[in-house]
Amino acid sequence: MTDRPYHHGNLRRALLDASAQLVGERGPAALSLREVARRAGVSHAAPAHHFTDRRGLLTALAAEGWGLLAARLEDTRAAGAEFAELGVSYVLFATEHPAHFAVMRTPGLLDDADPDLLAARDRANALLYAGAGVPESDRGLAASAGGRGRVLAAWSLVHGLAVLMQEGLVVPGPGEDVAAVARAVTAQLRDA
Amino acid sequence: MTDRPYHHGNLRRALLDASAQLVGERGPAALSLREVARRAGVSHAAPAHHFTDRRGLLTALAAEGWGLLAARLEDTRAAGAEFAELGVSYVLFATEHPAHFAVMRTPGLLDDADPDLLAARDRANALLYAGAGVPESDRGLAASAGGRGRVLAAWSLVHGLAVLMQEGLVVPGPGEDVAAVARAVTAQLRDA
DNA sequence: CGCGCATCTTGTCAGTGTCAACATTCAGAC
DNA sequence: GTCTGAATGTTGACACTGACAAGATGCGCG
Repeated sequence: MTDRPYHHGNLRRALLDASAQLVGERGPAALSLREVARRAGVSHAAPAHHFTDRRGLLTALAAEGWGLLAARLEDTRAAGAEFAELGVSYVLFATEHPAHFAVMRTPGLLDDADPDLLAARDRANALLYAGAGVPESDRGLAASAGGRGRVLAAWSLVHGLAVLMQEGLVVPGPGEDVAAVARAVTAQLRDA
Repeated sequence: MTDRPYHHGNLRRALLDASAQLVGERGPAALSLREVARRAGVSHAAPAHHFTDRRGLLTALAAEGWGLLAARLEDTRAAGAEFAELGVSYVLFATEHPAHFAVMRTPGLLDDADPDLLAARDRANALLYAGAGVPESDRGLAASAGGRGRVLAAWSLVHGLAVLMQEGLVVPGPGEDVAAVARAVTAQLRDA
């Protein structure tokens, strides 16, 4: 019997932090509820009361990631930066929060219908579209028409670069940093 | 006792096929050696003799995917298509072989030092660079210099689009097919 | 023929996710 | 102040998984 109180106080936060750390070490697929519980110093079934599932825990982590990304994009937009800098922020977010970013793009492990996840994702997406100056009415599905082609290309570009960097298929050269690579790549877009 | 012969004859292939199917249904993370063995009609430990590990099986599947992609790129190049069509082929490959493509980009589950995987990956990458007309001497790491910025942008673009489509974040609009979306997006690149 | 080796099976072990039943603490109604 | 229900955390159990060891089977080559 330890002298630890029966109630943790902020277990949900502690579990999310431990999860992010564990994902950073071994990847989203290797996240284990029991290991997370162990690191938070609680019993193996405690996480279920906050996240029901392994899937629920990963979904909460992904939602948190989308929220962090949205906040980042809001900051650069508030700083008066132009559209291309949003892409740079996107790539920077991915390299600064690799665990969250990794979980955000493992749809097979997530509950795609979770309201919190959807809300956070929509918030970040809306910022990207708004930053590109695409009116709400023009955000339909047809990629070839209107402003969506441009936004889709830009999003694909920065998403692809972020993914390639996280997967280690692309690394900054000597004397280069992530932002420089991101700027060099976004400069290749037609409108820039 | 069934009348099935003790030796399967082509178990390795059968295991790869069953794996691709299973990955297509439940994603790479949920691939189970025992389930694969069950579908191939062999005992639960049989896969270990061909792939040693779960990691080994996924690595073999990824290598096969890179080989398929390289073959696809070679075909479109042999057809005399220009560079942008390589990107379209990249996206088409991803949508036509979703299971292989999914495994190819889950580095946490793969053995990144596997010679077969590296060879297949290099072969596909070489085709992309050659298609862009970048000389071998100019394929260094510095993204901002020389031809690599263009290739990196193009690769990021099509990779990002393929990923976004596979993850369901982007779908072709009504009356659109994947190739049309891919062409609309690649057209946004500066050189096209 | 027989012998070595690749192939496949069976049995076992620790670790995991999930569920059910129970213990402890909190917060509000009276 | 006390009672009571809900939230939070624990313990125990079950089926499933990956991995390993030991043995069975059959192929190929001397």
